[in-house]
Amino acid sequence: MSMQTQIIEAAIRPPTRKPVRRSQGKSSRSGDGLDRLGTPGEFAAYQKIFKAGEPAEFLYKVESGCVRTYTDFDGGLRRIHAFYYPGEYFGLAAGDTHTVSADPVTDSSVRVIKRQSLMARAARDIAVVRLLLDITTKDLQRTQTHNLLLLKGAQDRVVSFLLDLRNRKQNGGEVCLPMSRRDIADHLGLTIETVSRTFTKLRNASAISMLTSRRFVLREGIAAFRE
Amino acid sequence: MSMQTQIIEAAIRPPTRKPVRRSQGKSSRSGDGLDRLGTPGEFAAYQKIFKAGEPAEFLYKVESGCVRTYTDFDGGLRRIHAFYYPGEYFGLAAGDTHTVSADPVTDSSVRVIKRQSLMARAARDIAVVRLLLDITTKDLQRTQTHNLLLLKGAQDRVVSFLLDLRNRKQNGGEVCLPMSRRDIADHLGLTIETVSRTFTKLRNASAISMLTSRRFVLREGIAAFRE
DNA sequence: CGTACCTTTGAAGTAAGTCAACCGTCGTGG
DNA sequence: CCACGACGGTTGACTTACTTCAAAGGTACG
Repeated sequence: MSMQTQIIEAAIRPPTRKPVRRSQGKSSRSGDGLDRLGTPGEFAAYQKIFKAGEPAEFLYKVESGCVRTYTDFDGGLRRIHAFYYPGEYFGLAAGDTHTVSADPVTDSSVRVIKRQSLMARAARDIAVVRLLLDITTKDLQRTQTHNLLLLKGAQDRVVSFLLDLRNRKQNGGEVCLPMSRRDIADHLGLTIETVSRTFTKLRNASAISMLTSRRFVLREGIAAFRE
Repeated sequence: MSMQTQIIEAAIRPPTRKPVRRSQGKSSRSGDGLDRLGTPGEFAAYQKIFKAGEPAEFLYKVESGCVRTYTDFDGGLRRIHAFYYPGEYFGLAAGDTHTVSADPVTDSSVRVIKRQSLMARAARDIAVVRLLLDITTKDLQRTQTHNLLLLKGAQDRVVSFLLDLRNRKQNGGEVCLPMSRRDIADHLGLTIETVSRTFTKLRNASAISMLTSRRFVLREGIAAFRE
């Protein structure tokens, strides 16, 4: 009960900024039918959105920023399952309770949609059913792809990560990493040292340029650097 | 088109036995509501059920045997995403086309259910929606768990694999491996040599008994051998 | 301007991969 | 019936890629 309240408060009453309730224009990006649903909320970096074990009441959609889902282990070990960027959904990959935790790596706007109302909608609109399945399926396919990645070498993992980032965040020629080396390492199953060394190696091989430690330019032919 | 026909033929006309088409009664409340749906079929070991790139027309349910889903790479490399045992569903983890291939590791009975009819059903029965979501979600969670596994040591991977097998196939005290060492290795992201060595190490440590190379007994406390 | 955190770099250690040979089992055919 | 060959599994010696431990830049923020 209090747990639930906590979630709702976190969603409805963001602590960092006023919960500016923007008037919604019409479906801006994809027009997936859920654009006008739910409550917009602001989350500060690293402010928990939900934790593993909590009841899964909501579906979330990133409006701006970047959200990570992860599992904590004893010994301070943390594995990051996925990063979600604007336009992408998360929080549906659970039965009744969340199996992972979620928080943003930068200040983020996140739309919060009640699962209950989604199911009600799904009952009378087959398109919503399809959308829910699509969201889950997409997440599953990403997880499978990630799985394959974890079996490859360090350079392959890092390059694929950068390429994926470029494909999902259309930022022109430049790729900005919203997350730390630790986050990348925890996502790719490497150490921060190996990630750092791999970046250096890629730069020396002219596969990338590093404007700062968080802003890269990917050169043509970088895909060939997947071992 | 011919590809599609090929699938249907594989599904409807099993080569090993007669495709006995049982009359379909109404959905009985016996299990998950899909028990009586679809067409039963028999597949010989390694006979393709579907291949990556083919249109995803069906949902499948294992009745007996064991089915694997996998991705082939150039160079003869193969990664096995999952094994499915009796009572479990597969083939839904796709949009319009399959992203993985599937075939049985032993002769298997598989129930074949048209996705189209499932969606139709879902439109008038919210319980079916929930079931479809549950199937996909369960697959996703297994994939996530598997992901975490791939980041651990070899011994941990092998032990977790055995424990998972015991939990899913209630075979009494004994665990039978329907698949080869290569399949296990391709699933766990190891080499067959490492898998073999790990089994030997576990046997020497009295964590398991090996009746044959395919039939094990897990000792109490084997869970502690996860590093 | 200093402190704290993030990132990079270096040197040494280790787990798993690779290459190669051997063993056991099963099925076939002389 | 035994001999053979094929295949799956086991074991050994060596190599390699990544980790671990350690320390030194960079950068941002009070």
